[in-house]
Amino acid sequence: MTRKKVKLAYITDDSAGKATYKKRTKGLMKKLSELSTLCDIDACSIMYNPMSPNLRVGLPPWETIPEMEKSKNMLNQESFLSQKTIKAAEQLKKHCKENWEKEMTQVMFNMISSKGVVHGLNFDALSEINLSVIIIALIPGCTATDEDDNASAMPRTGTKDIVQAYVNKMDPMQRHQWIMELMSNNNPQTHVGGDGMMFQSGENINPNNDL
Amino acid sequence: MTRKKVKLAYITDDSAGKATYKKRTKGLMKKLSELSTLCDIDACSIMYNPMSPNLRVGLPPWETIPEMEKSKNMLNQESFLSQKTIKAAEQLKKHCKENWEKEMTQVMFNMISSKGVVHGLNFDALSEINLSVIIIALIPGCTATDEDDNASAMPRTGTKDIVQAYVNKMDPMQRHQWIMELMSNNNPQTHVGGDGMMFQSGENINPNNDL
DNA sequence: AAGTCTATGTATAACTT
DNA sequence: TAAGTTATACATAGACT
Repeated sequence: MTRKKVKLAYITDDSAGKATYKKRTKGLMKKLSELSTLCDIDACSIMYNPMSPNLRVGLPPWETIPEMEKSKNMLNQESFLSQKTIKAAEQLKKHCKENWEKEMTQVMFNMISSKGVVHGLNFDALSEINLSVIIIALIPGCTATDEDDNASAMPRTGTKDIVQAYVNKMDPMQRHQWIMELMSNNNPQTHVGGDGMMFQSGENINPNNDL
Repeated sequence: MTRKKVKLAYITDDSAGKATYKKRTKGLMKKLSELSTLCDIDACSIMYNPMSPNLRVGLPPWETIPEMEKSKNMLNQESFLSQKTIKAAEQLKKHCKENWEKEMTQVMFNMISSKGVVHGLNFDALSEINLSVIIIALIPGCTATDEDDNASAMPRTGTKDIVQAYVNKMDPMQRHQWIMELMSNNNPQTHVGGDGMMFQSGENINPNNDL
C-alpha cells in the first residue's frame, strides 16, 4: 500500500509526520547499529526532536545494568519516589528507561552546549537550534534501542575496548561522580527536559547480536 | 544474488567490509537527509572511520559556495598550492571537496575533544576512541553528500533559520576568523588527518530537494 | 579498488484495528 | 493515538566489469 513514491517534502500533517518520524527514526537507529556491528564502528545515537515528546536515545539495554546500580539510581530519583511507589514491574522498568534516556540527552546537550563548544554561537542562539540528531561515539556501551525490549530489534553496537575499559575500571562511586560532573555544566538556556536524573555507563554484556 | 540474510557480525574480509561500509554509509546519510526533510529536522552528518581512508562528511554542495570564497580558500591552502598548480578542473573540484570534508571533520573533532567536553576521559583515551559517526545539528547548511555530484543522490537537509541567519550575517572575514577559532583548539592527541585547511559555512541555496 | 547490475531482503506508507 | 498488517518502494550483497 506504499504506492506513492514518497514526496520528499516536509509533512505538514502533524500526525502523519510524527508517525513517519517515529518509524524512520527506528529504521535509522537499526541501520546505524547494523553498520556499527558490521564494520566495528562504535556509535551511540541520541535523537531529540521537539516534535516528538519522547526522546529516543541509543543506550545499553536496561537489563544489563547490575541490580544494585538500578536501585541506587532509583533512590536518587525523585520522579520515582513521587510515584505511587510501587507499580507493576514492567511499568517501572519502562519509566526507568525513559528517564535514563532523558538523562543521557541532558548530558549530551551539556557536552555540546557548554564550554565554548559552539564558539561564536551564543547560547541564546544555541538554545534555539533544532538540535535533533546526534550520533556520537563518545559514550561507551551505547546501543540502538527501541521502545520495547525486543532484543532482536535492538542489537548492541560494538564498543571500543579502550573506552569500555576506562569506564569499567571506575568503581560505581567514581563513575557516579564522573556523571555528575558531566551533568553540572547545565546551561539554563537549553530547554531540555530533565527532572530527576540518573545515568549509567553501560556494562559490556551481551556482545552477540543477531538481526 | 543477495540471498543470505546478512549475518550481523563484523566483516573480517577487509575489502568486503569496506564496500559494505561505503554502501551502508551512503544509505544512512540518505535516510538521514530524508528524515531531515520530511520532519524538518536540521542535521548534518560527519562520518569518520579509520577503516575508510576517505572521510564522508555531510556538507553543503560545493557548487553553492560563491566563486570568490572558493578561490580565497584555495589560496590559503598549501595542499593545493603544492599540487602541480593547475590540474583538470574536475580533479581540482574533487580535491577541494575532500579537503573541505577533512576540515569539517577536524573542526568537529576539536569541538568534541576540547575544553572538557569529555570530562573524565583524558585525551589519550579520547584519541583512541573510534570516533566514527557524528551526526550533529550545529553546522548550518549541511547536506548529505555523495562522492559524485549527482544532485538527486544528495538532497539538501533542512537548515534552521536562526543558525543560518547567524552565519550568513557574518562577513566573509569574520566568518573566517570564527572558523580559525574553531580550528585553534587543536588537540595534538587526536590523530585526525588535516593538513591544509579550509572551511566554509554553506550558503542556503538550492532549498528544494527531490528524491 | 571502484562502478554497475539485479535478485532479494528490508523499510515503511497507507490501511486497519 | 497507538499498534498491527500488507503491499510496495527502497537498500544492498554478491557477482561481474
